[in-house]
Amino acid sequence: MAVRETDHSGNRISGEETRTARRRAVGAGSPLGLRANRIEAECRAKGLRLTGQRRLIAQVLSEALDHPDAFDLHRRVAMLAPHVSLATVYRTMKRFEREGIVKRLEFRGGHARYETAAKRHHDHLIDLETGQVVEFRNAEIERLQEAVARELGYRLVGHRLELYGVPVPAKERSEEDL
Amino acid sequence: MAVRETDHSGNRISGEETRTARRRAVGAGSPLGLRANRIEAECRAKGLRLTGQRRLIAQVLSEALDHPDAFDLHRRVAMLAPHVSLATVYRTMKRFEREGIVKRLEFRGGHARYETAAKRHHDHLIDLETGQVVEFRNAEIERLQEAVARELGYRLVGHRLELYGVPVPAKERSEEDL
DNA sequence: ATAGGTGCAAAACCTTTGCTGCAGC
DNA sequence: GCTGCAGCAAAGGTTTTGCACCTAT
Repeated sequence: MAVRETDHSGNRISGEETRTARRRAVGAGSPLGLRANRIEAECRAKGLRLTGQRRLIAQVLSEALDHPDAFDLHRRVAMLAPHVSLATVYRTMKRFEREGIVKRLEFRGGHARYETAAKRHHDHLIDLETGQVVEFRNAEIERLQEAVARELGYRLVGHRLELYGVPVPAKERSEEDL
Repeated sequence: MAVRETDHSGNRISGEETRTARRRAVGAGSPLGLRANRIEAECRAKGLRLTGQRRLIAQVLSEALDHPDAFDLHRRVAMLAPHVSLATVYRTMKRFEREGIVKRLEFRGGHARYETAAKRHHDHLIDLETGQVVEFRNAEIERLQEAVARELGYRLVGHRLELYGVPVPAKERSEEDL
């Protein structure tokens, strides 16, 4: 899954391919045989019917290294089973989201993208040059969000935090005169 | 403008009407005579033509206590000048956004909403029960965002932070056993 | 058997755009 | 008068939905 947990500070969780253009391919290591995955287990646990389409969509999303949108998912699924419709992808994502199996993301640009909900909570930094999305965690920010909501008289039930940045070339990183 | 800067901690900036349903009306204190406003001044400063439509849209947005979407703006403007088209509202918002005169917001639910850019930077807390949007500032969160981006090798050029909360009844606020 | 899922195509929804005429500067 | 802006309607892209058929349980 290429989940790099490398940063010494514990902020960086993962990187991924770009998403700017619609040019990704299905992960090469995905034979037609359906492997069990966490999403299938969750379907069973929540009483969702385990249809062939759902199995495929679950597998494709489980194996995704990026944050695909419905169109991406459909394209990848269609490589395994061409008859699956885009409507089914949308319906499945909606259902999965309602069951807490996937998370719907809405970065700038309008259309929704999805990720499995099983991972630990994290937020996203979007590389504006490549479209790459980097996941990160920051406990202090989380704490402050709770505090802000409480001060305003609310109980925090959700949040959305996205950072948009441009990469700093390595040579500039030491000079702090930016 | 009902910008309440009340909270002792400095977090709360303003409150507004609900937006869940499309049932707002134009601010009652807006006679047909066009008052000068900051947006008009900015138009002049940036060489934008000051058409009647832009004047109206600028006025309506200046006087808005909430964060209206294009449809809202159009409805409010149409009460003053029924011939103004929705396309003009969209084009004007796009142009104003490009000039840094307005900010485009995209909360959950898809469609864009707008606010004047002249205010100091702030983020938003959305009341999930009423749809009310509360603006707040938190310098510490801002600092941490910068730090996270830097650690990941990026220069932060923008961010989006939205908190979603449900109001805590006053009587419960003292009990911290939530 | 039956409730629920799927495919297809059409609609809904928000937003943009082509074109023609008009108005601000 | 030129250029940019407006109105209208049509197209754009994403997501949802009506309906008939199918299938997992």
